[in-house]
Amino acid sequence: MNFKIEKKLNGKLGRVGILETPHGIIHTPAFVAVGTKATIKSLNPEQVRDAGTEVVLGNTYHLFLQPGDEIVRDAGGIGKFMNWRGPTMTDSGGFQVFSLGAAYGKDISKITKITDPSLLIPERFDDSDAPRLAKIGHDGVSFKSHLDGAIHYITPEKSIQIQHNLGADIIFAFDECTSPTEDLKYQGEALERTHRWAERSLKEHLKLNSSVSSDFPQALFGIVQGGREESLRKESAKIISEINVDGKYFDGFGIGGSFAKEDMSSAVRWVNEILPEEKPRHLLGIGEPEDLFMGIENGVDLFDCVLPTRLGRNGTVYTKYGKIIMTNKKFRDDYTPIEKDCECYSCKNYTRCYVAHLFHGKEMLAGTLASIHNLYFIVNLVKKIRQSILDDNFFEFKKEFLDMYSKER
RNA sequence: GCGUCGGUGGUAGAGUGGUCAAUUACAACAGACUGUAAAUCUGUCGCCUUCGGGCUACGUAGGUUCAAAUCCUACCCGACGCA
Repeated sequence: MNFKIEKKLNGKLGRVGILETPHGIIHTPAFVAVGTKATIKSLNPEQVRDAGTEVVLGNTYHLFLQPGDEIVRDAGGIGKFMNWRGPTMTDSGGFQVFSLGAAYGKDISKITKITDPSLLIPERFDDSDAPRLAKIGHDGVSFKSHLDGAIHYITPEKSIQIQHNLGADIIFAFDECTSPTEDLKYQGEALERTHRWAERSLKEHLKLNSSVSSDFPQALFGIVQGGREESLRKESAKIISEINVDGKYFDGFGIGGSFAKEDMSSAVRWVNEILPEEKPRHLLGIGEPEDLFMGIENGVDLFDCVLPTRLGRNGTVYTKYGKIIMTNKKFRDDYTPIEKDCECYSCKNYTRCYVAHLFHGKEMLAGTLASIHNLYFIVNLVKKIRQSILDDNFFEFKKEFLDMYSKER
């Protein structure tokens, strides 16, 4: 993997770059399509590519359970397995520590609303007997499979071994994504654990890389945590960027964990001011339009997010005036495309009333057409932002877009 | 013509004296979703409401009862059986 910064955003941390991987280049900043189980839900690779996507992200935990990492390895790696000819990444399973752990069965998101009083009170007291599918142990996490209930103990070493079998171009260290409801004490403990796991991930990664002779070894990103706490975020950025095994460091960085919408920008800035400038940074699991501007301005090179496809499947689509819900009554006789002037396949060929009809009829194509549009919308928004930096009009473009984006609803 | 069974909210279909404005499902309407436990989930769903409650409702019209979607009578409609 090779990363080159082409241009910087004046007075800010933002930059435009080129990330070279064994399976092709990524123009950064870039949006990574999420394909957890080696498929971008409801889309085939041609549709993903035609939406402008350059890179896709699979998931360690899910592919380990099904079909098994060795199957993927023997199929030729995740890219070949899923017929995606471009760059690939895999997440380490660290997010499932949260989604199947603290968040399991609860209405908790990694993005918390700071004004939500129920979340300001740490819920840790009476939490021990709450059902969880992920339990954190000393040197790893015990997962109870959501598929068959079998217990799997995932250590940093195990996660890296799985990811080497999956064979993505860029992989992530095994971390603990903490819940925004955790108190400061717990966040500190979890952070220390994530740092220990980071070093062990790197060590295992280097060991596995040294045993194969490749001109293009897999790249490993370390993950910064620290929740919403400034001191923890800064400490984490420093430690993760300094971790090395025999002088070998992480190839790039993920910024993970939970945020409050209101102070996500400062959290990202704290971290990116410390991380080494010459290495790529990936803001994990973030991807609303406002967040993309925020992240890019503050030095993020890569984003991934389930929203374009999940919202699409669930009937919500992006437009330049904001999100709209396709099943709303007013679209039943709307003969215009999802978005006027949109160049995506869905908008060039179908009307809102047709897409609304598909959703009402629970037709599979509904989710596909909406996902195509949403993925195109987000991927191309990032491309436009990239271009605006190259054209020296990032701030004008940002204002213009965001002013218009809040008009609907 | 006689007999039997049945007519419940947009639909299907529970309920067979009070705990029924009426289980449930679907439809409808609105909303949520940020490293995917998710083609998922939540709310509303007779009318009015100062959210305490009030009013009108289970084919139609009467009746019995403190109380009826539930019991009785007549009528209307439907299905089936016998003529």
